[in-house]
Amino acid sequence: MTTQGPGLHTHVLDTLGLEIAAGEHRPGQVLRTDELAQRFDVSRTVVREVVRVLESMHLVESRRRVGVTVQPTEAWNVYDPQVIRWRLAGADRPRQLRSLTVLRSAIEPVAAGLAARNATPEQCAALTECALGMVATSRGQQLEGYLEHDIAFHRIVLNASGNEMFARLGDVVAEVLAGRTHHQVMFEDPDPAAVTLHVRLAEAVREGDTVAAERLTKEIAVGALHELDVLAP
Amino acid sequence: MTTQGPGLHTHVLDTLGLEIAAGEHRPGQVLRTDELAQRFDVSRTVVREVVRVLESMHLVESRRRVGVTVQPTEAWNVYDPQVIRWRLAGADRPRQLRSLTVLRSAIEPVAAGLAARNATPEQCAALTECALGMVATSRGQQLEGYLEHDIAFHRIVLNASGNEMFARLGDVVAEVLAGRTHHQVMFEDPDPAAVTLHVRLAEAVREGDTVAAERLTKEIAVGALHELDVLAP
DNA sequence: CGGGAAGAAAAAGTACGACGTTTATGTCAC
DNA sequence: GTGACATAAACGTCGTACTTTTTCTTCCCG
Repeated sequence: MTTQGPGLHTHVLDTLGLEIAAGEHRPGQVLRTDELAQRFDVSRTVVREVVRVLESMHLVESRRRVGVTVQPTEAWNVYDPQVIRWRLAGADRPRQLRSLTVLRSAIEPVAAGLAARNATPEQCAALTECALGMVATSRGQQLEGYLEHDIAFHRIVLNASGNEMFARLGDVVAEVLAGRTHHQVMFEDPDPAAVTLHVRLAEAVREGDTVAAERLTKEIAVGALHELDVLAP
Repeated sequence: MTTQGPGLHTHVLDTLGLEIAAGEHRPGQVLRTDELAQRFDVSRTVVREVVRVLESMHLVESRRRVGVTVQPTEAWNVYDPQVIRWRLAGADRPRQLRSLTVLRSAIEPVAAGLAARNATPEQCAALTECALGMVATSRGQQLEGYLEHDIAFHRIVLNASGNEMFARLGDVVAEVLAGRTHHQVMFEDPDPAAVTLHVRLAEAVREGDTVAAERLTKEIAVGALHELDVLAP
């Protein structure tokens, strides 16, 4: 899922970001603007704009007389959805997927607890609908449909929490779920236990049962982590 | 704490970012590159690079024939440390501080639990040292020294968790703690209970007691949230 | 009177070339 | 060997000209 929109800038940015995230340029390695301009057959102007963006993500640092230096992983803005997408597309997808899933396991239970307290009737209805959609698509090779409902479900919970930081994690969760579905066993139907947990979570939120919502979400997260342990190195 | 490094780009970026984060430009409002260039007395090149960076943070969107449109808050990359800094410097610091503190309360307990399992002896030592430093500076108007140790303490815990996403939240926590110290009652010594909790947390991590570490961190977070409720609207 | 097509205009996107500025590095004298 | 100085390599900034896309306007035809 590379952000493709016509435009030289977008193309160069995406290509370079992908390469750096994939580790094709070692930290400390220097790239020269002129060389990049030549390589992509674009003007230095375009390259400079790309470098500035990459720099704002701390993927590179540009210094005079030395060039554009690739930064070590620890410096990267790992919460930037763009960076996450690049990394998930690259070599260390498994590590990345695990990190993000642990993050989810920390945040989503708390978010669900808050959602049980704050969710509007509309959000509760949408949640139930998503849960039903998950049930409906949980058998018979409808993984794409299931994924869609799963993403929507978690997004609603995060939004309903009422906390902006949680809400904005919806994109990250979407990336994780999509990555999990698309790059692991596609031939198995989702875990029935997980489906049940989602249905019960929707109920708990509707009834305003914060502790149940938190506990159920924790169970979902544990299941997701376990799934990773089983299916990934 | 505006990121000042000589350089036109930095100056323009920081000024514009600050203004947008502060809501001085309503969502939907359009800025024209030429006008910005005139206003800051820089070339269009510089403005364009700034706009590209702002665009990567989803603070604005640039479209042909229409201009640079300010995006609504929901679109912003609220995890970008730069954006966080801008917002904390602006008008809705209280709301922002609360959001971030809730985020902390979700993540840090889990991170502390992991840290109890994974921390190296060096990290344990550093943690204890920070806790002692907090004790030493907890009385007698040494708020700056206390803050320093507090930040270092939490940073170590997050790093020791072994999870990259948690570790990279150290900067956010640092901003929150600094913001809290610098923009609320500066004339009071820190809560003695919090100091004790940090000392006991350092012990728990050293002894590998994951559940104690998690529980103690939760208590610290609850205290921080309560402090916000008392001192902020 | 309405609608659609052609045209004009506005603003960003791209390119290029020139010059300024910083700074790593090598050299020369002592 | 050490320090000052010169050099050059790379980014930083600028101005201008041209391209492309999008939107507004106008005008003609049904």
